[in-house]
Amino acid sequence: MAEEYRDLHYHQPFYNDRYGSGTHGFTFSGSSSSAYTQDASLTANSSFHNLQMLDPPYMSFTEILQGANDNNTLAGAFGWSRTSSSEAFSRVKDEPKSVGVGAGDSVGGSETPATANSSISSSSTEAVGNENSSKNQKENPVKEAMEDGEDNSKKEVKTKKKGEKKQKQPRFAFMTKSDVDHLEDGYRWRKYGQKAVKNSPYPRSYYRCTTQKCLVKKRIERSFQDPSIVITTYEGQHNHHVPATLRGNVAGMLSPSMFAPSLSLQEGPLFPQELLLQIPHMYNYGAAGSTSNVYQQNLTPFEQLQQDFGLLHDLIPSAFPKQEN
DNA sequence: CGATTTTGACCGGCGC
DNA sequence: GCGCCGGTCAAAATCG
Repeated sequence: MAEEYRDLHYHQPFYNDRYGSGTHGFTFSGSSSSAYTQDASLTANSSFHNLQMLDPPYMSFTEILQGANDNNTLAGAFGWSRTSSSEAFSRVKDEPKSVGVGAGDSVGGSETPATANSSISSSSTEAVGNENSSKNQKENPVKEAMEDGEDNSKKEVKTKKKGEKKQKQPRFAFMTKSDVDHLEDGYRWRKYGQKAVKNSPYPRSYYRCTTQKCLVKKRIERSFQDPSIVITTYEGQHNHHVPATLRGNVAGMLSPSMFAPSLSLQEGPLFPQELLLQIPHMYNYGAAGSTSNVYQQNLTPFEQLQQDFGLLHDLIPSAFPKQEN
C-alpha cells in the first residue's frame, strides 16, 4: 500500500474504439480526424476511424453519454495529472472474446503496482477495445453492471452452475502513455492473475477491486507496439466511492465538481460519469464496425482541462470534496 | 501477521 | 473431439 503518487508523466491521448455496432455508444459521425492515429496496437486490422474532436462546439458530454450510457456506462475516469494526460476510452460492445487489445501486455505484476515512480492516474471504467480518451482517472461509475454480477460470487471453479454463463459486463479501455504499468486510479485493487499475451512480449495483469461486494475488474497490459503505452481495461462499475484512504490523491482529483460549477457540487458522489457529463469537449470516434481503431491525438482541450484541474486543486483544495467511503 | 502478489493449474468457450 | 486461449483460482511466497 503505498500510495504515492506523484506527478506524473504525460499521457497522450489516444482514442480507439472498438465498439461495434453501435447502437449506442459514442459514435458520432464525424469526420475529420484530427488526431493522428497510432498504430493499432490493438486489433490488428483495425482501421482507424475517425475521431474527431469537437472543439468549439462543445458537445456536451451529456449528449455523448446519453448515447453511451445505454450500453455501458462510461465511466471513465479522467485522470488528470497535470502533466499528463490523455487517454482514451473505448467501449466495447460485447465482444466475444478477446478484448481486443491484442497487443499489449501488461503490467508486470511484479513490479510496481501502484506505486511506481511516477504514477499516472487514469482510469476509467471499463473498456475494452480501444479507444481513447484523454485523461482520466477513475473508474466507472456506471451502475448497472454489476449488480448481478455474478461473477465472482459464484464461480466456483469447477462447478459453475450449469446454465448460466457469465455475462459480460461492459468494459471500457483507455490507453495511457506511461512507464508505470499500474496507474493509480483511486481504488484499491488486488491482482489475481497474469497471463502472457499472444504476440506480445508483455504480460497482461488482472486485478479485482478489493472493496467487498464490488465486482469491478480491470486488466492492464502494455502495448507491444508502443511500449510506452499502457492499456487499461475496466470491467463493471464500482458500487462504492473511492476509498477514503486514497483521498488526497487521485481521489481528490476526481471530483467532478470542478467541471461543473453549476452543477451540484456538493458532496456528491463523484463518479466519472458525472464527470463526463460535465466536460465540455469531447472527442469522438466513430466506431464503425467492429474493428477497433485507435486514435491518438495531441492534447487539446483536454489537456487544458487537466491542467486547469490541477491548478484548481492546488489553489482551492476545498473545492474538491473528499470522499469517504 | 494480515494483505497482496506470484504463478502454475484449471476452466470454459471457440475454431478447426 | 482436440487444442488453443483468455480468464480465474488458489496455494505458496512476499510484502509492509
